[in-house]
Amino acid sequence: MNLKQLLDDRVAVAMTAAGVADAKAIVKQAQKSEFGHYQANGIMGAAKRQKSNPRELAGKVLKQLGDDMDLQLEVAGPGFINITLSPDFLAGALKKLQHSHRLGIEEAEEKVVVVDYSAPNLAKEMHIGHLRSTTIGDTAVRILEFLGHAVVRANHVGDWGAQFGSLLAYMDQLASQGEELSSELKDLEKFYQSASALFRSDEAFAIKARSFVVRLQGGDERCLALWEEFITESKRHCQAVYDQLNITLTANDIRAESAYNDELPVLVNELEEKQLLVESEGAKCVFLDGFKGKDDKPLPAIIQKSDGGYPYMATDLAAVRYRAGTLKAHEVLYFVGTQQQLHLRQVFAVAAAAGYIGGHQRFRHLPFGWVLKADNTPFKTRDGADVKLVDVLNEAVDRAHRLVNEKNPDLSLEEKKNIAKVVGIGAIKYAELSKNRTTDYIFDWDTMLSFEGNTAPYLQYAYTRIQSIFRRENILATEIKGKFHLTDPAELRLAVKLLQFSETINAVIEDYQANILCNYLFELAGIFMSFYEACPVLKASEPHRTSRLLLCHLTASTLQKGLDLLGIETIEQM
RNA sequence: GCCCUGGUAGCUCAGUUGGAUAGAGCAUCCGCCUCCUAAGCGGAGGGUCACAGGUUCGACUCCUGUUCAGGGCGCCA
Repeated sequence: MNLKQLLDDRVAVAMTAAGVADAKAIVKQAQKSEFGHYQANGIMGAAKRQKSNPRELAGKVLKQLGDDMDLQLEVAGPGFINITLSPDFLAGALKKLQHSHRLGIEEAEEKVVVVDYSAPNLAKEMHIGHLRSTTIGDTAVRILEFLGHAVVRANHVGDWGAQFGSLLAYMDQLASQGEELSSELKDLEKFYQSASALFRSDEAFAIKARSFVVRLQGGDERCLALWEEFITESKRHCQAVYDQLNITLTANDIRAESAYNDELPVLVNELEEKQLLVESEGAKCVFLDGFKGKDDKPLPAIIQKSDGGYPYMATDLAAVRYRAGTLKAHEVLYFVGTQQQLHLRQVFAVAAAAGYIGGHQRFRHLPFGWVLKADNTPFKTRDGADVKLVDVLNEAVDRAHRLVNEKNPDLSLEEKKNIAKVVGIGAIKYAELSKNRTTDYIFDWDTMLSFEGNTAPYLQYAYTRIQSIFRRENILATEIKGKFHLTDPAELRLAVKLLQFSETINAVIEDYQANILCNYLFELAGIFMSFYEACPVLKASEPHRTSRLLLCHLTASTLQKGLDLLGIETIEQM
């Protein structure tokens, strides 16, 4: 059930019947409640095209729509049609929703969708900047799976390249000094910083570090063993963060850069055979039209460097080849920062030229900006003094714990701990997901860890209020029998909003903008809060009591499902 | 120099193929707990939608120019 689509279709049919060619109804949710529930904006444009009076045309369309018991229609302003749904219609539609088990969201035709997200660099610990890709990508995954698609999570972690030279050399040095590596690696961030400091200050160490890169790439056993140990530990760090953050990624979803190592020479051969490769300044490059660098010179995609090494262009191409060819993806989504835009455009273009991407296969970059420090500079581990993701998560849980102590001191420690976890983590994820910005934003503890207003705790709180109603009289929400009976304006507003979950999900997946879902849930919760104040539930007389219980139950289900799609949990009380 | 983003209330941000009087949250101010959880509800103030033109019945939205900010532009990822 998609109200917007339903109305759009009906108005479009009426417009055609009224003599409009190529009728577009352009039905949208009404901007103000006085305009009804929906408004059709397409009449004015149509009138303009056929050079007629818009209000007259709107009148004709209205006549075609006929006397509908369900819809109250009126021509307004310069030629809008305002649509108000009747209480009976809303009650009937809610009844269907209640029994759909999918809250009105239909299953889509299954497609294979690869979602490339999170992708931390294993040389360092995850920091606050990884939150965007990780949370937004995971939401996309959850929604796509809910819609019935076959989703392949692709965690393209960085586990190869020059930066591992100093890490391995440092490990080697510590080991030869008899240090216990496993304890040294507990704080990856410190380890990375110590290694890079040494690299900068100690020339002998730097030489050794560079030699370790060569040895690693040459398959030297000692190096590989150290590398394995480091990578294993780093993956453990990542997984701990994912688990705490309630992210669905697991070890099985990692397909690291190094996984493509063996395919890189093959890739070069294939591009050579297709006569795409050109040697330029010793490097093997692909030049394509439409890519210009400084001074209007053609911009190469460097596939193999002059020293024989492979830049990330090669690995990313190999990944495209794998995803399109082996995984047979219909759609591949890259949740990667905006600074990679040109790079990814090049990757996709070269892959298309090489025939790796079929005509029906769609590769999309969903970009976002930096997370900045208060001084407007990006978080960079090299500089030290940045915010580790684990620290942010722990701080969030701590703050939430203090708050729940204050608000609900009688709960058991166990309950308080769980609430603190769910609320704290939820707040962080929501703070990230509720933004649409492709531009940068400045990280601020208090904004990100706010528990008031448009935040996850607000939504979770609305949910607990509903559960509290059921708990008070031991009502089993799933067993409530009866009909929706809508009279109060607050009930009607809530009904309409509940029915708009499906069209919201449709809007979200167009560009995978989680903030649209956040916004919907915030409005739903807000409307529920008003309803809660205005309409007593347990003390109401029948048939209102049953109807309100049903509304509460449907609201709780929608909030819970919506939050679940955002990767945010609910609790029974807080 | 060229290309891509973006500039909306004091702050953080919405604004759905161009629609009606530009909306939230935070902060500020004023009300509301003998009543299902006040992490809440109701209300108030707060705007030259960066600037200037243009397109049209109508522009925060589309076009052009200016300006400011961020990112990118051959062997880091």
